[in-house]
Amino acid sequence: MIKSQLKERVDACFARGVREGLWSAEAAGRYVLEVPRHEGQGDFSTNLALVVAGLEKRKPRDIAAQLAAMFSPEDELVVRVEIAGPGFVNFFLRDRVWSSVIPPVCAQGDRFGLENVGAGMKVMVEFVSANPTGPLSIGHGRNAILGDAIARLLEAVGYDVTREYYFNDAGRQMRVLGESTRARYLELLGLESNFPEDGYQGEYIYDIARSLIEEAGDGFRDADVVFFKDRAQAAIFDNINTTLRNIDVRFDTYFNEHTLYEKGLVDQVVADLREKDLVYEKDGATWFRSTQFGQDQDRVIIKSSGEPTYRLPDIAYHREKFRRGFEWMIDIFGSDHIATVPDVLAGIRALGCDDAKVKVILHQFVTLLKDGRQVKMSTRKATFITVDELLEDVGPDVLRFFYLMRKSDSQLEFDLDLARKQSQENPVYYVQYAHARLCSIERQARENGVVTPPAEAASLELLKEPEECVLLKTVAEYPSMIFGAAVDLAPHRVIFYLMNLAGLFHSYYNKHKVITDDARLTGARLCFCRALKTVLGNGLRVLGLRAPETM
RNA sequence: GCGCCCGUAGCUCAGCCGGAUAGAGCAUCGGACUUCGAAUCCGAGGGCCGGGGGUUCGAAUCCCUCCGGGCGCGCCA
Repeated sequence: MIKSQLKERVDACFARGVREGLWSAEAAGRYVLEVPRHEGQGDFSTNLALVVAGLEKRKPRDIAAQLAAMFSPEDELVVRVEIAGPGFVNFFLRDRVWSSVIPPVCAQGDRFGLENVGAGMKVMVEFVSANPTGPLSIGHGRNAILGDAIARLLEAVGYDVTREYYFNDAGRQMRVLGESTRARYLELLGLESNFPEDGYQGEYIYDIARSLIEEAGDGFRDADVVFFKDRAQAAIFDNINTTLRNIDVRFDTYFNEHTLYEKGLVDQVVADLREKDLVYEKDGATWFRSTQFGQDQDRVIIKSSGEPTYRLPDIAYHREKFRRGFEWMIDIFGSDHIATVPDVLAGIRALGCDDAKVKVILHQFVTLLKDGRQVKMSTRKATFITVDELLEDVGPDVLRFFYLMRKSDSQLEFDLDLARKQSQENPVYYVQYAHARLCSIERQARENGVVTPPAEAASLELLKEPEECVLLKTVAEYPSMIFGAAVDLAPHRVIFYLMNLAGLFHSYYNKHKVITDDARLTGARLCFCRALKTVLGNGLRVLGLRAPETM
């Protein structure tokens, strides 16, 4: 807000310099205005002179001086301009400008920080997309929370978001599920059973089998594998959806791979590729000439058995997303799917779609640290930890916060020992406590009959403690932080912002009193606190975290 | 062997399009509750940003190379 005002001024000065022949227009859009890292370097700093000098082979400090001269000492925003280091131009702003963020924050409330850069653009976030073969593991949990947070952020900046869960309830995987369930069912009845070699060994299969026995005793002993598959799938999907609801993750649409076959979309892809001479037959299989699209080898899309490989429906599915009118498609995958991504993108491109509109987020794995040691997990042996277990252990906010603390392409170590702690060292409570504390101050004021004045009527110019200025600057950065986190699909930045804001507030709180005998100062600080509470609350909620009034 | 990701404080990690003196949390040590909530605060120590080259006014950030770790490299999904 304040930054953009100053940026406009700098841009205007740059344009003026171009008109007056001080420099060429070449540097337009290439310099930046940013908050310097160190104190004494001003509130904002621009590298304009360095960029211009680099392009024109001139002395940076000369250019910096020309720029600095364009700001008058009576400027209402800038109190002082300095040239520093190799040629940075540092701007020092008048103290009172910072508190000008308070009225808009208070006026906008929940809506503060919402932008409309998306302008209603249709974007799909496809995530989780786990086939119903078992409960969600902690790896799926990361996928779910990440996708959900990204969807929330994109909505916050004006995109029209559809959350979709893509799944496949046919195929080999599901057949094995049916066989596993059938075997457990017969086993529990004391009948002859042969558990498949690569069957699902999890305890949940027994649970499903037990419920079938409760329902009909041995009445299903002659039922076929498809029956068991259907029943297992229904039970598991039910479980998955319950888990997702418990962690506050919702979907707009579920897309069954089967639909692609019903509508003939898979055959269509093959036909279209064939027409472009991008497929050929070899060894009884049908191959896609993916080498023509930068791949190291051609790929089979239809096996010699006549069954398609996974990448064919994947390509058809993504093409269908284009047809459904999505202009931006975000896929959240675990890093084990890395090999499929180039295939699908190549296929999309081969069909004439712009694969730049598909953005794949590959998140790394999650490891669990318990009692200071890594917990070994194996999907095959079903010794994995489920989202349900983790949720029961630490609760929804801790779960979400920890999942979002790391950027997606870092491996995530989930420190259970830290997550379980209900105090001090747990960063979730640190942030939530700041919010609760602000609520508490409001309550305290109310109980003492102190009214918070409207922000426009408060003496905001009294907010000139250094801690107040830093906090106000941070508040002012909130909208651009949200915007950046959204378009870069990086929710972890919001977490870091919140920890920083909470920390600044806690320090301030311990040093200064809000409610004092000075009525004007109290009024100003109560408005200040309302703004802080608003931003903290909005930041928590945009990630799907709760902002408690008491703890 | 090839592809992608990671390597920053004892541990877990930030650091956006290259910027001026390297950041946070946890852990460790030492302090602060008759005061709006101590789930808090203040202070201290701790770093050849994996190694080596290169690009340039300037590199944790970009390029090359090597080392170490993760994930992939199927007519499995």
